[in-house]
Amino acid sequence: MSDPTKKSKPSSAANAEERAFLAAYDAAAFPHPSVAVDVAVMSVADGALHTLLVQRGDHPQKGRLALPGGFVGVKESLDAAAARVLAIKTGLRDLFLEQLYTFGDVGRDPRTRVITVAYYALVDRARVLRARPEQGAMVFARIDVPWKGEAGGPVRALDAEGRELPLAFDHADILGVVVKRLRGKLGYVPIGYELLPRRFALRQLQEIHEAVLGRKLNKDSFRRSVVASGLVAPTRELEHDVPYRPAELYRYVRSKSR
Amino acid sequence: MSDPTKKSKPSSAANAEERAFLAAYDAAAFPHPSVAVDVAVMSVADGALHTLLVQRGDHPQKGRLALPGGFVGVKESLDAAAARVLAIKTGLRDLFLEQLYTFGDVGRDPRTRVITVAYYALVDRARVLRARPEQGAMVFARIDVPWKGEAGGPVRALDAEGRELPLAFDHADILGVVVKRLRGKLGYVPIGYELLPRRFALRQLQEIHEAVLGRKLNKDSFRRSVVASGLVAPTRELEHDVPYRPAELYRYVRSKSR
DNA sequence: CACCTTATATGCTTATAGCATATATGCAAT
DNA sequence: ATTGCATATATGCTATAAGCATATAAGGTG
Repeated sequence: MSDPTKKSKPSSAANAEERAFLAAYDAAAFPHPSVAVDVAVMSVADGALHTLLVQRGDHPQKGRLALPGGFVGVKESLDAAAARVLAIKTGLRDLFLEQLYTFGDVGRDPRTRVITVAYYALVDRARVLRARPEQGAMVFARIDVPWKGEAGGPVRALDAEGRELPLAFDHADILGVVVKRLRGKLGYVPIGYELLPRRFALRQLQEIHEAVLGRKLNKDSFRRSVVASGLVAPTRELEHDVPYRPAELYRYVRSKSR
Repeated sequence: MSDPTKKSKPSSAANAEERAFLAAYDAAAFPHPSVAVDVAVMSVADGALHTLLVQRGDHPQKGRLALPGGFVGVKESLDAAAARVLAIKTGLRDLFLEQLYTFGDVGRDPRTRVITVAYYALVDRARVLRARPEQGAMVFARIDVPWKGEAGGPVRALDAEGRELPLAFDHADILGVVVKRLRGKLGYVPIGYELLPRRFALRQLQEIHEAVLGRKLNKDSFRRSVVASGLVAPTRELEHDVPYRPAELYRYVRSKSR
């Protein structure tokens, strides 16, 4: 019914160097599918979802931007591979990290058959800005969701000036599935907290929800339902450095004590 | 946060023949992970979820019951592999078939590293009973969900007499994730229709929902919300062969015309 | 034809979301 | 210090949907 991979296409626009690489590549040495993991590190800034991209240092698609990824070791679980790739390519550890979907179309990698298990991670903005990769360089990209209601199709990645960033492989499709998953989860699981620091104002939480869902929410209803859920607790601390009445800060409680 | 694979364990109870097979198995010939697909064919009968199991004809775990599965061809997409396995092992085609989750723990297959992409399919009872496999034999198993609220842990498979059926590998975990997914989806996607024939009474649809969710629903609220959703339409046909007032039959409409 | 069982319709009650309004409060300009 | 601003927080009204009970309809069975 839902086939998030159906729009993936083999990259056809390869330059001369890339074509030479592929011509010399010995695909026959890989008679079985290879397995990789890719991780979409999601955060929210300026009212929009952002992700973290790395520049590919090797062929294929050298120079293009891609989700941090890598091959799965033969004695390494998928979850462990995702955590390792995340740490190496972004320097981030101990994030909320969850499996998303597995992309396995035949032509998605021009070298040979590569099946990738996609993961997504959630981080708060301050932490992602302090992150430093152990290898390579990172780029922050704003996710631009085409307005087709519920999303699910490919999305665009934009740099700070609004220019579109070229994504490798089917990574735009992967980001589309991430957005769809986040929107679905937000309705019944409080993932919003993973995108905020430990203490936050309810307004910040609402902004997170609005950025993920792509629409405005009713302020009072949002406050009431969140507080009534018992999943947040007031801390008696107040915001500071705001030019208006500071709001009380809340924290996330896992054992809803009600 | 949610790790549906964490309870999987390598099968430790192997008989002498199985041990001999594994001792002779040349794991070194497979230096990379292999990729398989497994399909959970779900249906509802007698107020409970059922699945379809096949007896393993080969080692490892020869003789145990398993979800229909097989390896992914190097030029075959994951979706195509799942549909092929489904057709060969059960004779069923053109079902609702959707990717579920990918299980990749290191020890889940005693031979070598096998990563499996799990799918689930939905069929109505009459059709699954007419199905005949092209290879091997099938067994229907009732899914017994331990009462831990939302499920997600491993489940038990029972035969018609209520005896527990031994499942191979981590297939009990896979079925646990299937149940969890179905319960989650039922709230906002009308998958119930995939488990019924084309024309059905609202009571039948409610029984499907109750079997999947594992709890009774309010009859009036269910009827009102389903009819108001615009996703079903009355057909002016009535049930027949029932010893009481026959209900009107409904059909599923994809384009909600309201 | 009486009676059984389930379908279908209607009204009451309760919970919640959306919305509007009123008041509180920290900060900054005057 | 006072006033105004922007936002926080509280309260009440309304529309909507769910839970629940009751009443009536209708086919099958003896």
